[in-house]
Amino acid sequence: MTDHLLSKGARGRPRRFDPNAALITGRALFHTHGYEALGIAAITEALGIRPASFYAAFGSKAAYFERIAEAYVAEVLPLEAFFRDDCPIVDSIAELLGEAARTYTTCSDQAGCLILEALRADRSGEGRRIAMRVAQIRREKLQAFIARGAPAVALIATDVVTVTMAGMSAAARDGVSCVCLEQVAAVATVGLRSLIEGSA
Amino acid sequence: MTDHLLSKGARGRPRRFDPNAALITGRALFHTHGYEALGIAAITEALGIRPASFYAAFGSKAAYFERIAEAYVAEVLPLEAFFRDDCPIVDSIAELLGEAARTYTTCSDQAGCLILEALRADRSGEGRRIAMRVAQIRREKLQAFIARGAPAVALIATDVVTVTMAGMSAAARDGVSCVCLEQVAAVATVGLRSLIEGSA
DNA sequence: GAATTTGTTGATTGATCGCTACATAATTCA
DNA sequence: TGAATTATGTAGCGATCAATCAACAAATTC
Repeated sequence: MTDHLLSKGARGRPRRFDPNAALITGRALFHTHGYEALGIAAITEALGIRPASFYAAFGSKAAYFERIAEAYVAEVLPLEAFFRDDCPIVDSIAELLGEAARTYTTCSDQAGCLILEALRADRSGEGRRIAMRVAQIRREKLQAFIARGAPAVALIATDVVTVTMAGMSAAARDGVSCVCLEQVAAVATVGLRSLIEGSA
Repeated sequence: MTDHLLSKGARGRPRRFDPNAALITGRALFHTHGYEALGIAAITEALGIRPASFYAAFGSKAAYFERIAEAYVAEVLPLEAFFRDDCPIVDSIAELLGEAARTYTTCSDQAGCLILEALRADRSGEGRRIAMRVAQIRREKLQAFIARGAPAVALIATDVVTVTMAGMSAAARDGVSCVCLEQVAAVATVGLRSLIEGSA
């Protein structure tokens, strides 16, 4: 919020574009094309600016993506919204998986999870490093939530949720419909309920 | 088998390398680095040949990968080996998922499924087109097998298996251990058993 | 008004991408 | 032995990649 268009009191020549809007645009672009496939040329053309302006504002393609990825994970499927203490852990997971099915299929040209797909798309570059870190933080948070309700099986349950969401993200990318993914989520929930209730 | 090293009766200058061995090497390279990230320079260096020799033998990077991908899908986790008529469908699936957990983690620098990871790594190029076709054929075969034992829920069960395997491949890439994936497979099987036996 | 600060423009940089033209080497067939 | 065939080595194609440089423009501060 510190840098916005036409901020008063800022020295030097003002920007001709809004960096925050550029992050929104970039998120859609990365989601559609992936980290590697999306080039600086495509970004700057979409933003209506020249590469030098992009680098002056964001530093690098990796830093640009990092800011987008962190905003994304804070907004999309926030774990805090699903795991509430007055709700059985398995019901929270069921809602999370169901909502993931819907979220991953809302826009056909931006299917799946931005982070999970970036994680797969880039095998050793900077894009994977960033997605890996963001995904790892989220995974630990998920495990902590599950451990509050089912400590004995928290690790394996976390793995099941992680695997299921990664698989659903991939399936969404491949064109699987929302209803199909919701059914998949329901079946996975049956297994998880058996696992969690069997450990109680 | 028509072209092998030092084949008799072949006209022209003989090859200085074995194309079949080059397919084995290429499979490992693609599996480790992914379709996009693996360049012709790295391939030819690993094979000890020059680019011109590579293109004379295989035509293109895409054609090279296509031959490797088709050999891979015929050899790794062949569906015919799991789905036998004297065995309940859900047990076949359980064995398939369990074996996938082990296969995907046998070699840490070649984790996951070659096809599924290539499918994710390349969003619009030739690599994805090839992986998509191979994966689609396999998916239809899987659905046909499942339909023989559980026709009412064949589609959704196929989606569950597909999603689970894609998720396990991704998790294996991210370093999840074999035992963890085996547990995930077991939990998924519980849900599938409920789905399939509930439809009988 | 001059100095300072910052953003923009336009042209490039060096590296790497998949791929190929060309001449030469090595083999078989007539 | 010579023609035909096929593979090889060298060298480089045009395109694209992320990133940058120098010069200019527009704002604030002194």
